[in-house]
Amino acid sequence: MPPESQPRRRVTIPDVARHAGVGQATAARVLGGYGSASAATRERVLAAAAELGYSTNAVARSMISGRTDTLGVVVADVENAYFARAVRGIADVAAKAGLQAILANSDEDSEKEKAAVQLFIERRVDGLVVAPAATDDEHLARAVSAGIPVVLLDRVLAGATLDTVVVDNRGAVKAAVTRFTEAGHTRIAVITSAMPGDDGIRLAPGADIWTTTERVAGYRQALRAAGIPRSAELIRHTGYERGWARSAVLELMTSRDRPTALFTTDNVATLGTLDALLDLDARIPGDVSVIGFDDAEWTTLIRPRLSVVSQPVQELGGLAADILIRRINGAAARPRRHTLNTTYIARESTGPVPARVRRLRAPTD
Amino acid sequence: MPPESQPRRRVTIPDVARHAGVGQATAARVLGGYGSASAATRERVLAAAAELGYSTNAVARSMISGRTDTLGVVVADVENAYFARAVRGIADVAAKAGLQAILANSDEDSEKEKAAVQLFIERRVDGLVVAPAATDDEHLARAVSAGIPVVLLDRVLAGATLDTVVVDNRGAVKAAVTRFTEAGHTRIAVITSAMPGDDGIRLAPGADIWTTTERVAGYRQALRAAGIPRSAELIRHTGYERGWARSAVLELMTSRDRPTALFTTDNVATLGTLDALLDLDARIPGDVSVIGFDDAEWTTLIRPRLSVVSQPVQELGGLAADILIRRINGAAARPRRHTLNTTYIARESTGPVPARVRRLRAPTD
DNA sequence: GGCAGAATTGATAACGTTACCAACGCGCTC
DNA sequence: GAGCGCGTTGGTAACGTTATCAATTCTGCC
Repeated sequence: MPPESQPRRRVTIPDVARHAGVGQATAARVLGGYGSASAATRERVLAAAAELGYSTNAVARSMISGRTDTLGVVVADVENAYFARAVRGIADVAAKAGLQAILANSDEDSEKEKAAVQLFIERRVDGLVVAPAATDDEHLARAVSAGIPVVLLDRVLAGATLDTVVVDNRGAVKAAVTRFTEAGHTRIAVITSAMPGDDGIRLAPGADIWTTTERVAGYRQALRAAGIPRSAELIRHTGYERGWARSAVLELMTSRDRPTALFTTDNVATLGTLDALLDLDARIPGDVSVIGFDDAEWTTLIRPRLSVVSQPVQELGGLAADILIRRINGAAARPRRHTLNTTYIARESTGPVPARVRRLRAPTD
Repeated sequence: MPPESQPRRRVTIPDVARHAGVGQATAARVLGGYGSASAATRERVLAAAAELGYSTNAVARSMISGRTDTLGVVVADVENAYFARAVRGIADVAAKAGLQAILANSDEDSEKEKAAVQLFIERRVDGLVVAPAATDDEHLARAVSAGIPVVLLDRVLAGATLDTVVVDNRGAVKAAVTRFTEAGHTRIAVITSAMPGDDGIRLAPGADIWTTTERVAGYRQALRAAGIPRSAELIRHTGYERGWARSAVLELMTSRDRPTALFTTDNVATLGTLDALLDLDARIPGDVSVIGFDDAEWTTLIRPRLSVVSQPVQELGGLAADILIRRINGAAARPRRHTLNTTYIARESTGPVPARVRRLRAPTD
């Protein structure tokens, strides 16, 4: 066949109607699956449609129905396993309801997020799932007032009255870090990709992620509960690159009075931290205990296996989509926060405080 | 504010025009950014639009322009790191051109794939990136003849004249497996999530993935080149679950005359294989050498670090999107296959044939 | 055999934008 | 001073579907 046929006009309902010898409205009813039609005409129309190769134009349908059967999804980065799983959860539930998901990556940049949301509004998506990087909800409020329901995923947005699907980050981290303190650790550090410190340090511009803030708060509560002075807090926020976390941990672990336990608050921080510990030839948990947030496919592949706080990521996404779809279908209940449970998975990366805190050295080469 | 305002009609161009005291066509030109308008009227219209909170209706625009500024993307599973990275590559390039990506997961099920493609056609996406699970291209041909360009990703589809972005799977695997044979290995197995064996075994129904077939072919070529008889081929196709690969390897490695080298053809197979080797307490590369296809974020975290064939995944996605966008903009060149280079990354999971092939036992507990 | 009521049918008006074209006013040239 | 050209403007016809409503045909029942 020739590479390209002539750019012939697309087959439309009037074409089918004419070919089938019925009125447009009748053909439309048959093809659109609404209203009524006799078996005979239905057959005629369907035959004509098949013969002509008719295919619905969903754009025109959306034009008048006002629905696009589409969800907008804004996450930081699909490449991050956490978001990939969440997106999968969203897409699955959406697909089951006949909706498809349009994806946008914000890279934790609130400007990108706002631009994406604006585009989604213009596209007239039926609903929006957002893991907000922005700290205000102006753009989301705009969506809502345009009749597009919004569900927040992974992160609470202060001041916004929106359905939100999260886990109890603070409690989960508090519980995990308490395992450190109960094992006698007092020098406990937290490695996080981003958070708005009291000190105002912000390596990732505009990074003010609720999730991280909560996790750090949980860490602080655990220390306080254990009577560890605030001055002994060890918090490193590093930014969204594995290499940055590695550098931070390298520096942290070679310092005097280094920590004997590390808690990492996310995928990226965990990877970078383990990079550093491997570089330092640190024994886990002999030299240092480690707990990570969010289980990953490789955590049982490393030795020792990594203890983690596990969250039901796909379920989080699925629930978000579920709530959203309910709203789209008119559910009017007051927006509320849905908190799913995390699980602590004890593996072998945690242990007691080492008898002697061995000095670690950065690799010389 | 009240949870929901009245469902007021949306602000349209006529509204803005009336409010600004100009004709509809004029307002439309200003808001649509086409045609000409004097600075004064432009300002008036923009002011009116801002005051009324006007926002373009992209659906109506698509209706007449025929473009939706949207790409359809069909992959097996975004949760798989490979596809997640590819999707990211696609979305980035698309975003730069003002397009957004709609995502669909096929789960390697050609029916799901076809349904998704059909939906995309109805949605009038401007283009389609597909990692085909199906073995025919009827549904894709339909898209093309509907004026929607299609680019294949990761997999060649026999008989289809479509742009295709892949790596040289056969060559890459042949080279990698040759490292095994050159090191003296003769019992070399390949673990793969799916492939259409001559034997007709198919654990994953309908799985006829080009990529896998090619990789297995590369394996065979390497064996043949090394003079290893065909009878000594050890091929295990397991299906798309990590646990299945684990079981297969458990069985394989505890059999008499077990292999001393393993090549895994994909993410999932690699994970399951390592699970099994860990369960068996196998020393790598002391008992068995391993090479995986596709580098993952954790391959340097395990000990020994895993040697892999690495492919430029994000670049593959980006190139696919790039080609697609060119086609959308009218490029008429003959469709062709674009082959990107892989790299072999030598790490420590490969070694010589063990002097004595130690018998491995399945864990008793 | 006739009539009410239901089922079927078709013409036509939306939906909100862009495309097209004619009309207007202004400055400039010959 | 008349005419030409160009930038600006507004009316109106698309785009392809669904919604509305009246007209028509069929069905069952007395």
